[in-house]
Amino acid sequence: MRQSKLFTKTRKEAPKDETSKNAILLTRGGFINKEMAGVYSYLPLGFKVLQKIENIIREEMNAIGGAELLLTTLQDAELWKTSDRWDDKAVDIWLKTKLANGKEVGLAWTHEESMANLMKHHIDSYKDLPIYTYQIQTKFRNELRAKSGLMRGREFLMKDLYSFTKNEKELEEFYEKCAAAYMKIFERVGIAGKTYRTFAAGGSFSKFSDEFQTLSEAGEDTIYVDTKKKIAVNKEVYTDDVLKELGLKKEDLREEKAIEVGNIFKQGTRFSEPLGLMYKDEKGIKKPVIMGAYGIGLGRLMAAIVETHNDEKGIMWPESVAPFVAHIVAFSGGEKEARELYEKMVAQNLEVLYDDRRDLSPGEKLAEADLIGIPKRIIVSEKSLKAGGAEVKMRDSEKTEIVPLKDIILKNVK
RNA sequence: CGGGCUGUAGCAUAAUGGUAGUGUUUGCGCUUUGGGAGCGCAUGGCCCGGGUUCGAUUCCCGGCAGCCCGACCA
Repeated sequence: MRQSKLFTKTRKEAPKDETSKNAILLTRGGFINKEMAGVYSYLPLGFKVLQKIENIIREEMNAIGGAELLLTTLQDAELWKTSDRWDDKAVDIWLKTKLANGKEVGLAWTHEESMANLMKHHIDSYKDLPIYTYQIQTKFRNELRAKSGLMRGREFLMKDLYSFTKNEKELEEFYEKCAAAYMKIFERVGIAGKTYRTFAAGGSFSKFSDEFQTLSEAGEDTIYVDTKKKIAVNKEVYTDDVLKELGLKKEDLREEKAIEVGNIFKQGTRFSEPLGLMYKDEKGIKKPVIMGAYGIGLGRLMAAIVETHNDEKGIMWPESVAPFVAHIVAFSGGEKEARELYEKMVAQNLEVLYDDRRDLSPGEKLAEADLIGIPKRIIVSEKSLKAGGAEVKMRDSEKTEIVPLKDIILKNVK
């Protein structure tokens, strides 16, 4: 993409209504726009990052047998009354409204009920199970207090997968498979080193749920980390009894702030029973389906990546989620060669941002490039050409290297 | 939902009971091209409603919005 066609503008100053690093940097770089508290639009750069994250999640969910679908945002109040999750006392984050005929509807904040209800049409026998369905869809939560930029919003994209299994053993197997897939996702987006599987409060069905917590001062959660065992315990369940049960020792644990980037839950029959989601076993006996739920907030994950990948100049995207893999910056005397390089790289299907803008000082282009944070910067200028090619620098390094133009293409084609 | 703070131009800010200054952005001209360049000109603003006052952007009340702390957060 030519930067002259990128309509978004960068800002030198942090917006006064943001204090979180993720919101400040993403706003300054032109990735997002705040519409109101806790509600953000994604601009072209931010949308590209979001799509990268989305595709990584999709690949890993497909790899463990997930079937992608898309449920509706509008939810029928009657359905949620059957599981006792419509009443304001039970759930205080519903955004509710009414149809023209007076029928009560809500904007979905999760999808257990509608997913389980849907499955009643498709699950009859043990032969139909297991099933793993997932979607990447917008959720609405009327948070009393939205905060921390993309970390706690009122409208956000979520990947939610639901497992439908015959028994606890089958659930357990998938649960662990999904936990492994989650770590793979966090590995691929560049935060695995700081992300811990964390014991957290469970529901009626299991004592614990598992959260995936990324260490960051910006995090809302407090966890206790055993860095050797690569495991953590959420403060909400941090008791002597629990530590004993998990075989952890207080002296091995360090208190840390962390961002909850994922959460997996065993739900058992909490929803299948009230909704009547049953299957017949080998003997023809009706049994409730065993369920599990597995969520990742995409915006929050993006925020976690930014919170853990930045410096005083801006964002430092991991290549896997960067809006572009390379940023060609043309200075005077290098315009023609920069354009040719850009065209060749695009012909090789490389995602490149090309700063073709004239009338901008080199300093301004460089400052913007650092703020946007594309991993590889390629400067083509009179000076670099004289030195033998383009000046290549990685965003997270101070080292620069002069590389002949033809080698740049070879090096980048995988 | 309880408590606190804050609303001034596209953005960031200053001052002020007598209608507002700076930086940046934007437009034009000249100049300039390796770290948000320089000079000049121009454009552009007091959240909304009520009260006090001769006069309110300023003080008071209410609303709305935003941020922070807490509570909440399958």
